[in-house]
Amino acid sequence: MKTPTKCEKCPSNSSGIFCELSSLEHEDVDKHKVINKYKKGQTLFVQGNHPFGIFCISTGNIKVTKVGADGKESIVRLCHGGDIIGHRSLFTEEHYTATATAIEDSEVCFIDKNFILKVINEKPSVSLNIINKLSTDMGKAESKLSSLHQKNVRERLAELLLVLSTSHGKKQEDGRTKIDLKLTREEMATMIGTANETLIRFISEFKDEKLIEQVGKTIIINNEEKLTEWANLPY
Amino acid sequence: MKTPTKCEKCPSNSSGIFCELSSLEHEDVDKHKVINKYKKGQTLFVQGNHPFGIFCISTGNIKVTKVGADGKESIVRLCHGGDIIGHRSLFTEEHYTATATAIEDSEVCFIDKNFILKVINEKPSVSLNIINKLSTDMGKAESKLSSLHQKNVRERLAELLLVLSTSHGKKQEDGRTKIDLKLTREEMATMIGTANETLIRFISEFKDEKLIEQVGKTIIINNEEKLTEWANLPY
DNA sequence: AGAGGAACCTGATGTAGATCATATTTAATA
DNA sequence: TATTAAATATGATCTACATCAGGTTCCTCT
Repeated sequence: MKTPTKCEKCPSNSSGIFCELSSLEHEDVDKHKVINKYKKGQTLFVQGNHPFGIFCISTGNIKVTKVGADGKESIVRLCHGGDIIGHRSLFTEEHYTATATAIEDSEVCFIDKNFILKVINEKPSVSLNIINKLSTDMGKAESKLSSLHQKNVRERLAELLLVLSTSHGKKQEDGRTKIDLKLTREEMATMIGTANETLIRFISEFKDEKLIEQVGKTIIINNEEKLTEWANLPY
Repeated sequence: MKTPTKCEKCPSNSSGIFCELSSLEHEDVDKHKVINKYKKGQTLFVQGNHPFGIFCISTGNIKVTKVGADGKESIVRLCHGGDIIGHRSLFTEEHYTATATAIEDSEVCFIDKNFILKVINEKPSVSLNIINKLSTDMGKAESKLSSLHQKNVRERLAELLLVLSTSHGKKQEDGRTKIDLKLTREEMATMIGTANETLIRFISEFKDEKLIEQVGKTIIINNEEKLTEWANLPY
């Protein structure tokens, strides 16, 4: 569908918002972007601060979190190679409404606000790609919303494991899928709106039932079919 | 900020995605759109069906719902004049992932897929407006997600009332704000992920505490400050 | 390597809110 | 306007999950 132009400085990424530009146009983008490295735990931006551009993830994984009045933190989104973050606040709010933190060492391109607005005005393919990303994220968010209302923790956990399996899964030689993402149980818990103890209990259940396996923090999916059943997905 | 061009056929709406086009361009849009009327309860589109264009709401209120495996329905978004719906699935999915239903008699413009894609390619202001709408909706969705995790029902209800007060509130002569939107308690409950009995209980509490008042389905905000306190908003 | 602190795990207990039941009010329809 | 159905309201009960508490294992840092 798309004709990916290799992005010189983001080698891993052929699914970014600029992927349909010509090499000449790409060079222009390259001139206006900066590559930053973030170590695990470092923040790209913080809730409440002023946005001044967008971030395009090259490598690594970023969590987008919101903290409430009581200081409790929830992960509302996970981003990785090819994803953009910080665009939402750029186009609407005065301040960031969430915090973005690297959950592992990551490389992230930063693009200045003025330049990205210029590109959007000149290159429809870029706007369309941004609209696409936003639409996809929006779909995921609404899906989570209804799950929180309609499903119990066990079902939501099964669903989360399947989602992570799709987004961060790596097929192993033995045919099973390894979720290539090191989240703490606490972090996973906030993704499905539960307490870490509860999450751990259900992970243990799934282990006992041989649906999944754990090697350190890493989770391996043993039985995707059964997990799909338990996730109780709409038709 | 914007220079609203009056949309002939959507008189109520100066905040739509086409509001920055010239009158000539507007005429072109008008030629390619159809106005449809929907009675309360009628659906614009149904989860699972194929999208073939986008809907721009002229008047009325539309609820966007998702039904789960057990048939339980959750409202994930409310739309009214100036909002667009059905765009998300248009740009990403093969099928609609939600159902849109009129919660009161509404007038909605329909714009063909090919034409809207053409406009996006030619008019950056339109893409930017779509990006804006998506970003705003996305922000709301993520905010709801963290609320569901971090707040109890009473807090979420206070928050919902404040949100509805902003989006659908009408200042009365007596200075109080009337929420101009006829939702059933059941519908309101699904918006904050609770059971209708529970929601009704907390509405009663707020009534007892004179924070709100009810005239039929309509809710009137008596004490916005106290409600804001109870909502326990992040800083 | 060894100390200290997270993160992980499991059991016991408490509770917010779901569910069930039923009465009452409101709204739709004939 | 009568009839019926749907929405609202409130009480009683039950349960899924949060919270608390304790132990163990895994990291990280010096």
